[in-house]
Amino acid sequence: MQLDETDRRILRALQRNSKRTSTEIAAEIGLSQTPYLRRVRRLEEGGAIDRYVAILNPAALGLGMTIFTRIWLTGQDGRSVDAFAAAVRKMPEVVECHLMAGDCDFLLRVVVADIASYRHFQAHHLTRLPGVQSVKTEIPMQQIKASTEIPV
Amino acid sequence: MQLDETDRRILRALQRNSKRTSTEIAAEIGLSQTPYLRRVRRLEEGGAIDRYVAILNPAALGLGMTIFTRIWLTGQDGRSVDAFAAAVRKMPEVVECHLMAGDCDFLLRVVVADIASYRHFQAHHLTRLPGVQSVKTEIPMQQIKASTEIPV
DNA sequence: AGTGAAAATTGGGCTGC
DNA sequence: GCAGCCCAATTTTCACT
Repeated sequence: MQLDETDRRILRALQRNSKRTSTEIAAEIGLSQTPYLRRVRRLEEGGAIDRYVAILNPAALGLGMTIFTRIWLTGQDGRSVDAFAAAVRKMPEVVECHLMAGDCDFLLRVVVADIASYRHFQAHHLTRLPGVQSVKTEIPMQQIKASTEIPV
Repeated sequence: MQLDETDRRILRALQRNSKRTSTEIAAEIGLSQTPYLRRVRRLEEGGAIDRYVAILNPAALGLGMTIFTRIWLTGQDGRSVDAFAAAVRKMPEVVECHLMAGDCDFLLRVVVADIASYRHFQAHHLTRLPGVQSVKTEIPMQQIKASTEIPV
């Protein structure tokens, strides 16, 4: 998909705030509504824009704690990895999961209310998944940055 | 902020898709538009809903690579940490940054086009920040899950 | 032919009952 | 919860490059 600087300006604006009116964003980037909306449509249909969502405030909802969890499986074959991936995708507490190169483990970002709920989640859900050999947790002291914007 | 199950249903729906009409979401959770919109307003003003954004598709935009970078500073005093935090917040490639407990380093999630751009970013931007002692990168082989939804 | 502006129609969000 | 108003979004048509 080919993008010019105007397309990127649109994407940057919508990444920051998708609730502004099209008139307003169009004016800001020096376009009128029609060509602006044509471009937005094209970006949506071309897959550049995946979806529109509400971003919640975890702290305000009592979900102030993020934990990074590293998991090693007993086997690294495709079936074990796929089974683990499928299980993790169903867990709402697991917000992110990456299969890492090198050590060949998983890195998870887990969102919970507090340490106690994390302990329960790890003991009763995470370690009970098929093929989990060992689990190591890393705890952030402070969230420095948490953006949903990518550098387009 | 006190939430009942209806509020949580609203939050879950808006986290998944914020572009559906209020009539549609209201009907799904068994409410009519007016009380639904009253609740949404309350959730916005109470800070439970932080913002509405477009989520882009990194792969479709040629930003298919996520890198985790771990950074140690020469000093862990407040001034060093704050200076580093401020610098990192200005870098669009750094999507997430956490000050970690224990080893007392930073964990960054960096979004780039490919390894070459990451090498450039690390050599010319990251390692030139004040107080950076050492940098270690971890590379995901596969994105298993990447959600913007928290478990309300 | 492709892009931008203007106008008209539709339909959702909001405010009175 | 319902009805009407208002405004934004969309679509069509027109003008320009």
